[in-house]
Amino acid sequence: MHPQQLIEIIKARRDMLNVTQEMLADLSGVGLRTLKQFESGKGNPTLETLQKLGNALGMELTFTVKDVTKK
Amino acid sequence: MHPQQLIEIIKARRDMLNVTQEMLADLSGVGLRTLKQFESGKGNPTLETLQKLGNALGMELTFTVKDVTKK
DNA sequence: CGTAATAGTGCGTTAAAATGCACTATTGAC
DNA sequence: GTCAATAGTGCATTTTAACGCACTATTACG
Repeated sequence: MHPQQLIEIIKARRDMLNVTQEMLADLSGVGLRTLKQFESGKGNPTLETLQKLGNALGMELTFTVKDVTKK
Repeated sequence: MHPQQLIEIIKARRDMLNVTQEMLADLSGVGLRTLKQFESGKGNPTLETLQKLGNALGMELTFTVKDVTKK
């Protein structure tokens, strides 16, 4: 998953839940400025930030071995 | 996936591939100090760091909606 | 035991993430 | 078009990730 995909997934999830950046910032405990920066593609968030956002959005970060059987 | 699990998964993968911290640092482009810090549970790595490690280990970071059907 | 390889830590520096505030840009409803 | 809600940006500050170096701790093997 490339960084840009990650952003799109999070934005899509946020939109689906009808949550604004401001609401998500409050819910997740991530600063609004940080969230704005991240969603606009400027950021390199820390694991902690990603997990906070995940918690608020009902999403989960996973780290798995790449499937090399599919091409 | 909690931070500690993430660490364990990465260490396990590294051990399975018989790669030392030093080798992984070189292969991934992540500083050795950074990797040591992370694996010893002291860190809060950035997305970029995690992706570098993932690339070197043949692993992938994903962000998905939590499955709430399972308990 | 010694010793070699590997992992973890203390200390310091540099670069950048996280943050708030104020502002501008965009979008959508009317 | 106006106006309101939301998103994005510029600037500054504080915190901390990333990093190297040197050291200590641990582990494995003879």
